[in-house]
Amino acid sequence: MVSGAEVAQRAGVSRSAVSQILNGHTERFTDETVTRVREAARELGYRPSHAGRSLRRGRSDVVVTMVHERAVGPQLWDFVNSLGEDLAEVGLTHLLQIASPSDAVREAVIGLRPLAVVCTGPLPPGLHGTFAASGITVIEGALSAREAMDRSIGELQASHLFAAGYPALAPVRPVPDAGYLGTAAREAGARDWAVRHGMRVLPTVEIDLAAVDASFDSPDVGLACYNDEVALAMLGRIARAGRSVPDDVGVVGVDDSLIAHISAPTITTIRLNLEISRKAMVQYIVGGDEPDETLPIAPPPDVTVVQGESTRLPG
Amino acid sequence: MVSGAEVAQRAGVSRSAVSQILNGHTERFTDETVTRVREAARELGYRPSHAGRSLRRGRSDVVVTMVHERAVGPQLWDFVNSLGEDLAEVGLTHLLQIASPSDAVREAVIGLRPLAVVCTGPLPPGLHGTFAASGITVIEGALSAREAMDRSIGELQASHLFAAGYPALAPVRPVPDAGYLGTAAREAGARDWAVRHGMRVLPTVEIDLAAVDASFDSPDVGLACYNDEVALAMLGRIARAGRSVPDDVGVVGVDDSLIAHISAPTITTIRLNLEISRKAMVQYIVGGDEPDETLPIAPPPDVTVVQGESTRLPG
DNA sequence: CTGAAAGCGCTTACAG
DNA sequence: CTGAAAGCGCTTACAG
Repeated sequence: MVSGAEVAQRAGVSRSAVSQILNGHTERFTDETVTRVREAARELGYRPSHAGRSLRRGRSDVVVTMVHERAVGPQLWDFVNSLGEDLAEVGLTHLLQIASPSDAVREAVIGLRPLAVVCTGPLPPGLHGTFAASGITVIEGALSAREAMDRSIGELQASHLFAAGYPALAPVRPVPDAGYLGTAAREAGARDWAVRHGMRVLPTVEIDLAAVDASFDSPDVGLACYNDEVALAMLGRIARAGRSVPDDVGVVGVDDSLIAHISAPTITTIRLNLEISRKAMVQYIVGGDEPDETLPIAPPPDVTVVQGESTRLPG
Repeated sequence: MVSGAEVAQRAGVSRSAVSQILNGHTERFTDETVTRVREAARELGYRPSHAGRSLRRGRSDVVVTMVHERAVGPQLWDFVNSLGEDLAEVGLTHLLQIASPSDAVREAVIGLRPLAVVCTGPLPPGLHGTFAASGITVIEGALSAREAMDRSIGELQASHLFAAGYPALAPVRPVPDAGYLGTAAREAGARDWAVRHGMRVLPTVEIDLAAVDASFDSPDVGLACYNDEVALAMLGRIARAGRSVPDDVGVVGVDDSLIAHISAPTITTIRLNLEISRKAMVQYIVGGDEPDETLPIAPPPDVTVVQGESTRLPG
């Protein structure tokens, strides 16, 4: 492992000169020295030790995102991808940790002394406190005001189904629900909107994605499905039951995933634009002087309908 | 941030005693001391600094998995999940990095001085050398002998389609292929097997998953699809073209994903058992005394057919 | 314009 | 049975 000392030796300068020059504080050195040091670092393939640096600084440049989802959809994956790019732009390193049921595993991230921890799901109350007490910025329910967004999703599903002329609505949720986030809020959003606008609301359909099940018997209903996978599974049930989409039954999913586009019929779905919350997040992390508060910015949920063949055209 | 020194003070012992006891070397201390130290650590919520520890040890207990896939399927996600659990069992911390096209981002992991880097995809040749030179164990093409496994997948698809009585075979690959790993090897595996056994091999079908396309015109053919998503998309094309599955056309995917099970018809697919290679990997990382070699263990690819409704029953 | 020194938190070989 | 000391690689305030 090549250390700063070796770079210093090769360039014929002191250890501290190397440190300063490589960190961009070149103003106190001659151009010649600066070049020599940079050259030496390049030739040796020097990478400053994260350990040494963060020990000295008391904080590292690592941001850890804890992914709670048991399965990551394209939406979330894109988000996490882009977040990484945004963070890289401001010189931060983005790492993912798969959330485990074990506290020990989760707490291991404290050892890293990350600048911030972003959680895509809920954190046990104790852990949040532990992080905060360690001076780690915590951004919880990271997909920004998750609850509000989930409600908006449900509302938009309901309003689309209403506009498309389905007189009744049934939410569809996956069971067992371990690992699915926001089921309740999406369902409540759809249900409440439908009630407010005089749609008939049928009992929630529960679907076990692991089992193929042919039973389905509710014509002229719009199904507000938890996500595109659930929607696809419902399409299968509906077909097996001999009902037709979108005439007898409308199906709307969530995620604007590949599945929605490649399915036949294609699935009407909800797209979440998470860009705003991402920007807000990076802002907050970088300027994070209130490390013991959760993200105070709740940008307006930005959700839109992507029309597919699984619902009638509105209007 | 609570340090070992604070624990020592609270327990009324020296800094080194804390270190030793918390690392399990309790034999040189009285039970009473051990308990007092552990108590103090617990009360204070002490988490040893990763930076301090790895600085001292010269190596950290972090294993970084670089995920190359532009989209993570359930198969890969499960694998990564389980790998994390396996590593946790031996006291290692598993972190994910989303592979970026930027070398700077990728090389940032060197700063962490990880014990090992696991790559689900190919590494640029330069980077591999850089890692190895830094004494980092590199496990490349992590899904163990990726090439061999991909070939086996293709072969198994072909042999299943053959047994199911389809006289011809056409591979189906997604385009543009950025982000899809192993397309060539799977295709070659299917093609070669088919040729060897006297199946007629049709030109490869290219499908753009982003576009809905109705053209399809090859009855009595078995389609060896790159993965379940591609298979689902082909089902759509076939239905739109008025052909029937599995009578006119057989479709077999790869991944044994949820999609295969919830689709109507359900999709015959290939399941990859990655457990063996995972175990081998952990072994190799833990006992890694040859840090500059790639994983020497190439466990036999373990792939099986999961029969769905999208192909005729074999035999 | 540049270097010597201190100290971040940790572990380990050594001294008592 | 326990503590004092050294040193991992880094950065920064200070001295020249």
